[in-house]
Formats: sequence, structure tokens, C-alpha cells
Amino acid sequence: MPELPEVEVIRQGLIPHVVGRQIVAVACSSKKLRLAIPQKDLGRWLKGGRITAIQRRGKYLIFLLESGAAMIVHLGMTGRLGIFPATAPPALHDHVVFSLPEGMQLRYNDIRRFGLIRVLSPDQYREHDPFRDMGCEPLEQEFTGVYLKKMAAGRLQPVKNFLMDNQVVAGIGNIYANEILFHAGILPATPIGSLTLARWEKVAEKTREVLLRAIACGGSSISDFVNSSGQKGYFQLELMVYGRAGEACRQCAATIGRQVIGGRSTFFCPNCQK
DNA sequence: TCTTAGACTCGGCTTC
DNA sequence: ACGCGCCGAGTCTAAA
Repeated sequence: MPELPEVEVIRQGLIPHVVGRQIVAVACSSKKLRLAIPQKDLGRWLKGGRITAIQRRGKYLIFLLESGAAMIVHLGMTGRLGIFPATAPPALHDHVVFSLPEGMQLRYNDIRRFGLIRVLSPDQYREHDPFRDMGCEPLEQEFTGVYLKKMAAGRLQPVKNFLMDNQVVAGIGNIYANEILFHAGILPATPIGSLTLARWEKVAEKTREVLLRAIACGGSSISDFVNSSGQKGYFQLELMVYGRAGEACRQCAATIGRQVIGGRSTFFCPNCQK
């Protein structure tokens, strides 16, 4: 799925097409995503409203409406948001279509339907932070080695699972957890209790670098990610370990290993990572 | 020793 | 067969 960099690329791509525009109409399929599509609330709070901003928190996009309402979108594994002319033929698995002025549409497409769309009324959005349990944003100042070490206190899990825990750090999934740990030189199975502050600082630094680089590359198109204009990213060309089991390490030529940790494929260089 | 909270793992959702 | 994610159920562990 889109992880933080892909979601950020989509956000930036949507802004010029959507912010400041009115939503003329909303049409939904009846199939449910992770939860049912809130058709009534989309009609009540989105239809006829004007979008004033698109924000991101972790892997979630937040569309803010002039009324103070908000729509929260999560893309799950295969969700896509794209801008299309209304005349473009609909795709299989289009689930929500927002009609915009001048014959344009914002379409939500999701093959596996693990995504999520929530609508919060102005009161709900004002009174209740939907992200209160989420960990810190890895691109913000408060994300430091000290923060990571503090969050890891009293826990034993593998460092990779810890990095993918959105209550610790928001937005890191399987691809970027693998890549970050490669660049930090740490084996993914390392129990977090044993990491020194210096190594946590390295994790924080590499997290920032990898995510920023991936955003600059337009995200990773591993199987089918495309941005809001249908273009692929190219960070997959810079992957050091993810999906490279059995291939030569691009840094030392050792054979990249694979193991399953927490039910997820995990890739590492047995030589570059200790 | 029993209870409980919290940490952790795993299965299931769905399609190609 | 595998998978860019998430949550809830169930298990395990350690503290009280």
C-alpha cells in the first residue's frame, strides 16, 4: 500500500486540483471498504461544500471543508485517489466519485477494499482528535532518538515491528521499515531493549532521510502505486533490501536474506546490518 | 497463587 | 502464492 511517502505524494498532487474547489456531487458504490462508506454523511457534509485544505497524518489524508467538517481517507493496501475528466471511463473498483467544477472528478478506487473513509461533522472534528492515539510524525521535530528510546522502554519486540507500530511512529509500513533498518545498519529482528541511544539516533536520522528521499522520488511503485495523476514513482529503483531476497547487496555484494517477522516478509543484508 | 494489565502474535478481511 | 495495512481475538509475561 501507500505508506507515508506515497500518501504525501498523493496529497501534494491533489492540492492544486481540489483545494478551493466545491464538491458538486458525490456518488458511492454500495460495497463496504474496511467499514461501510458513510454515504449519508458524504451527502450531508461533502456535497456542496468547498475544500479548504488537505492535510496528512501518518498514512491518513484529511480533507478539510469550509464548514469545519472533515473527511478522513486511508488507502489500505490498494487504495488510489486520482483526478480524472468526468468523461474518462469508470474503472472496476471505483468506489467513490466526487464531481468537481469544470468537468473534473476525484475518484477513490480500491481493489481489495482495505481502505477507510470517515466523515466528521464540524462538532465531531472540533471536539475529538481522531489521531490522539497515533505516534509522532517522523518528519516533525519531536521525532528523535530520545523519543524512540523512551517509547521502547520495557518492551522486547523486534525493532522492525516497533518501527511499524503506528502508535510509536506514524506512517511507516513494511517497505520503509526494511529500508530504514538497512540504512541504519540494524538487523530487523534486534530486540528493542538492547539498542543504545546512539543507535536510536541513527534510526531517527535514517527514517527522516529515507522518507524524504522517497517523497522526492514520487513514492515507490512496487506493484501498482500511482500518484493522483496516474504516474508512477521511482523510489523502487533505490530499494536496498525490500523484495531483493537472494540478490546481491548493492553496498557489499553479500546475499540479501529474507525472514518472516510478525507475519511480514523482512529483508536484510547479513553483512551491512548488525 | 490468583488477577490483571499490557505486550505481543496471528488470522482475517479482499482481489489480482 | 504473495502482498504497500489494520484491528480484534487470543496468548503470553510479569507485576501486584
